[in-house]
Amino acid sequence: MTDTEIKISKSQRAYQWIKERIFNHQFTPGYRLVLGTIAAELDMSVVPVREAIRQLEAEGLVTFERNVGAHVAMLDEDRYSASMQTLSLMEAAAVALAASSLTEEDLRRAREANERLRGTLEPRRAFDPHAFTVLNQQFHAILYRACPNQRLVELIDAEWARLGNMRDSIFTFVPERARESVREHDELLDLLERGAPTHEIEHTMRRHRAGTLQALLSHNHPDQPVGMPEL
Amino acid sequence: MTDTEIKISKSQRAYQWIKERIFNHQFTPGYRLVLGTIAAELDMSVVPVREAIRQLEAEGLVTFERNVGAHVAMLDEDRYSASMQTLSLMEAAAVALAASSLTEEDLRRAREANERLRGTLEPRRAFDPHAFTVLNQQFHAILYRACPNQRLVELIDAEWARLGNMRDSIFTFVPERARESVREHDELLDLLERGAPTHEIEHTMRRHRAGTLQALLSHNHPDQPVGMPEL
DNA sequence: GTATCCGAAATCGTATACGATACCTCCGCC
DNA sequence: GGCGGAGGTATCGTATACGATTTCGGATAC
Repeated sequence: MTDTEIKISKSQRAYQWIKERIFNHQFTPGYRLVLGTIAAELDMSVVPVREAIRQLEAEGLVTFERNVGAHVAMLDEDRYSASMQTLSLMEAAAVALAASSLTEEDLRRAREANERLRGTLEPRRAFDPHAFTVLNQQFHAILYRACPNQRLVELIDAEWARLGNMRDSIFTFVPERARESVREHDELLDLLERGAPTHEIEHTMRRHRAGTLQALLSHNHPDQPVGMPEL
Repeated sequence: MTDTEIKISKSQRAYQWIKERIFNHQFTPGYRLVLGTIAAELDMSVVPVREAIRQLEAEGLVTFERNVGAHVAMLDEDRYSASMQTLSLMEAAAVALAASSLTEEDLRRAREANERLRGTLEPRRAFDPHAFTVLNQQFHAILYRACPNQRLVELIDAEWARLGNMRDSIFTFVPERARESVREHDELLDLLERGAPTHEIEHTMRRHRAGTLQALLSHNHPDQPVGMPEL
């Protein structure tokens, strides 16, 4: 028989189900999660759903207020840029640590991902910020996931998940910045290919992300000075 | 009436209660958390206790296995050093970012904390690794908590909590390293006081933590090369 | 027309109950 | 004496039930 399948608890199922909807943007930031409704939908009682929501709360994906209920988390501008800055710092370190373990294959896939990114910039089609964001995330993931420090990778993944869902990604890239971003990716790949020293790689990564952050902020608030520590 | 007190949910109470015991080392890594027992102890049913444990699981402080139960989390050597390295990288960045916002008062308190650390090294008393670890954490906390990026501070706090409890802190400091550590703290404080450039601060922090990590590892496994990216 | 209060409905919070699963002990077999 | 299987016990997983709290709509006063 096919009992290789591991039995999964209802609370786990609820957890995954909700998380999936959040990532899908079916449940957008601020959306109210009603325990009873979700329980009915999944054909279970509220108890496992509550557990699932507690987990999601601990991960920062939802907020939960006593006697009020759960909502998909939202980040205000400040928290957003703090999160972004944190992500950038971690990622820069991760890529630097990954540098020596990157294989030919990793680099090839990264180049390829960057070419797909460049593809979205074709002047003949309208710039699609969402597609760009997804591909951009893929490009970055190829590099930082090669980092031998798995804990660091976990934290980066978690943080990126938060960011991806807390805000409409539409604000993340203005077309001009996107173009520059792709060029910077090339530059980074060149460094990695020729085995540049780790500090140079980390420095380049930070500059790259600082640029993105800057563009994002100045697009919304043309003032506000948020930076990255100069390496 | 004194109804300024906010009513706290039972699951929150359970959460805090368990967490407290873990931090106290009353519940040491590997300790089994039996839902019914905890519920009885806290005079509540198992439902809120389960929720609390799910939250703690999401934070990485306990592990929870279907139909088996919950245990206080343990980290093996590899995960431990990965976590430590991650913490170090984040903290170095945080202190660098904090540099410009540190007040006189912060620095004074940091000096004071370091003097208390030095006190534990008095040759006439036996070295107490646990006391040293606690004071050391306080010293570091003063500096990184001043970082304006609150998200980064949160992550560092969480990571430090994990580390503090996943292993017996007795292995964290051998006396020789402790002595060197205190000296490096002084050096760091000097840099901060004279407003050294952020990259120098970050560099110094990384070296400091890399040294600690190195000492720890070579104390257990005299081989294994784990480093920090050179800045 | 707006503000305020009251009551009903929706929803949350947790206790209790009970089936399901894993673990442990003891017995019989080899 | 050691090993495997049966039954009992401890514990987990979740449904159901019900009191507590919030929210919302409507009625009343100004």
